[in-house]
Amino acid sequence: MAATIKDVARRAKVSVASVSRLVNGTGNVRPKSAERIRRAIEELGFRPNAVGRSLKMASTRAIGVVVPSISNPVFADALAGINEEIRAAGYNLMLTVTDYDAANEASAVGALMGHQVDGLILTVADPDDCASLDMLERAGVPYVLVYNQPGGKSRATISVDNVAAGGEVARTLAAFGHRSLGMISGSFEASDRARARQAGFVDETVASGLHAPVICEVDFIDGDIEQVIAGLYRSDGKTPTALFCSNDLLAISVIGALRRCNLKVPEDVSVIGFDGISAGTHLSPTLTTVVQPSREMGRLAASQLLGHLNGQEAPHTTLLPHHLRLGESAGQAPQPVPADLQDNSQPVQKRNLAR
Amino acid sequence: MAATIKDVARRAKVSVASVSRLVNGTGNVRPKSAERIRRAIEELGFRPNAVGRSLKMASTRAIGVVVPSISNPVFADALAGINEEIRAAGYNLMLTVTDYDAANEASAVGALMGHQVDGLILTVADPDDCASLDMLERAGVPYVLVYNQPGGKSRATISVDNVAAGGEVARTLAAFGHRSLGMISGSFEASDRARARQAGFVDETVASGLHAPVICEVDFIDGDIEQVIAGLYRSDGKTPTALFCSNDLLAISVIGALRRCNLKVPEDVSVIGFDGISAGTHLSPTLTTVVQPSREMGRLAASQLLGHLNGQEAPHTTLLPHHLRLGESAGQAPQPVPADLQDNSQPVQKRNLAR
DNA sequence: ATTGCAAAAGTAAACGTTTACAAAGCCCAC
DNA sequence: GTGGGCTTTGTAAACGTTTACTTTTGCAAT
Repeated sequence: MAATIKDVARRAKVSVASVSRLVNGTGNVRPKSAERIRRAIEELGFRPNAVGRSLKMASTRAIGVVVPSISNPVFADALAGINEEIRAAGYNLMLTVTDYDAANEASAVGALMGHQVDGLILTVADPDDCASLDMLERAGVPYVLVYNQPGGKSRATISVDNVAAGGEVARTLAAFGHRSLGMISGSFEASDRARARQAGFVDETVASGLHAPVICEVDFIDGDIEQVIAGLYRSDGKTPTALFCSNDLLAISVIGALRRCNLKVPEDVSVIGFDGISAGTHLSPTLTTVVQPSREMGRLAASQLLGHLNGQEAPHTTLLPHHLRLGESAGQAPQPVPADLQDNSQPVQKRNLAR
Repeated sequence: MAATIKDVARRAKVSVASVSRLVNGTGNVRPKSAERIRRAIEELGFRPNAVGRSLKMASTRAIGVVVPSISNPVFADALAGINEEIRAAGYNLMLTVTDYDAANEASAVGALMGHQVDGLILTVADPDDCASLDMLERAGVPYVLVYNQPGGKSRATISVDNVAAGGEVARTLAAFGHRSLGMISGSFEASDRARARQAGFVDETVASGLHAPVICEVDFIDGDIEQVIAGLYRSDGKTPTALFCSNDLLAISVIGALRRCNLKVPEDVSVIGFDGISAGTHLSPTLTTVVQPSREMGRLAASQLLGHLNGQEAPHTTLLPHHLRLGESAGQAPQPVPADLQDNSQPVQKRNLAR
């Protein structure tokens, strides 16, 4: 049905080679023939078949992208950056979203490799133990991670310093006078970011002279979160006056849950998120959060990858600067209950309600 | 570098045909050879090259998706639905986001056609006058629109009834006692949805016995919106006590702008959005909005397209049900200023600040 | 042992490109 | 008009598959 280069050649009375040369601007063709070819292309509505070309050229000019979610603006923003950069370079984007499922992750990477993408940009659950990355490595397919922060293996990645950022949150809350901190985190298994943020947060909490924070790992279901919050604040012991949430979406849910538990943010409890999604600035109270330059991270990942494909240096791990955006959701610690000021030291509790 | 079917054949001492037959489960192969082939595949890490296959099969098993934005959750959600459906069917997704730029739209569709995607799902600026859709039509590439609502030409599309929904918003506000309505809309040129919603809104406003609403078309820049709001409420005349925004993102910005102009939502001004993005329920005040089943719309678009590719009936226009989600951002009209009750009839004003 | 037949295996062409190489054409200087 | 050199053109072989068609094989019945 669709016209091929042969059809064009026949109609223009030249060889396919000449058509190819004209179309790709490689090699000269006499003006007279060029004109005939152009007309034939026009008349036939010829459009070069990228599949044929890819086969011969061993390059599809397509980049694979694998992210856990697209409804989380943090990934959507990075993707916007990737799209921008990649399209400017004339590449195409093959996207897969895994829904935080490791099996999907592997099959997605497999499919993308099968489609012969020239490189991949991905956020995986655990970059230190990841079948798909090993596959890529073995096959020699270039890739860059975004958001991930591998500990052991050296893998090119674009991220912020999650540990340092977690630490800053702890110090900020301590400076606000909070003495009892907590962290509500998404699945540690599905997110090395959450682990890193927690590590930094815990370390700096302790370094600030406070006892270790309560850590709650939650599923991403609103009811579930509400239960955790209710449980946390029903207990008689020393309950946290400030909560660090491993990401903004979670922080927003937590604020909702707190409100439904009749706790005021930030009067009773301060909440700090992570990511800096733009919705946070429209909330009331506005969200205090660690801002990552998501779109820029996507752009950078793409440009490093594309650069590498064009013979420049291989992608290398880059930590972009983050910053704490102060909003209304975090503030001074509430006045301590006068009756009981001394520290009735309570052990760290770890509640795990994830699956 | 990567092993091909020939390498496998050689190593397993069979012909490429047998390998192909085994891999695709088409045709029989003796258990003994099958075993040898499987081992060869394993040892070589062979993975069929989809480009070669696509060339021969004239099908890439890839679906192209073109959306104006990915940072708007409404598109992200639809995309999530598309991804889900498409991956379950073993297809891949080629994504382009156009940033609401018609030139990008055309080039994206061109690139996708060049890559020989089997079909496309897209949201375009104007489905009634769209070069890219005409191209697809001419080339016979199957496609489905999402969110668009073509007026003239018959084009398969999945959407809600934007006109009816706009009308409901008008009636709802009238029922709340509002007598002077306004609409803040994104670019009409870049969104047929906005036009349809406006049409329904205006018609029903008038049908409810009110005079025609003020219509403001705005650029998507926060400062710009603030200026429009300030301008609107600085004027001495009868200013709207309720604003319909053509989408939720815009509504959120408008609420922010109103707040900065010292107008209370909903006490002074009611605001209703469109889309039903989940962030709306976490806002304060929670957003009153027309909810579209975005994810389901994506799923449906994908399943109709895939069905068609597998020989079932062609995609057909489907209107999915929407509903008005009542939030706190819209409520009873404020008590009219007692001094001046009569209608000092003011003409419809149209402010256009878009580019 | 032959024969017949079904099942398995192999051969080679095709899909739409690009490009090395060879051939031809053009132009100019002599 | 001939030769030389440069530009333009054409031919054909890849790239990695699938599959129609042909050939071989295995096996059972005679």
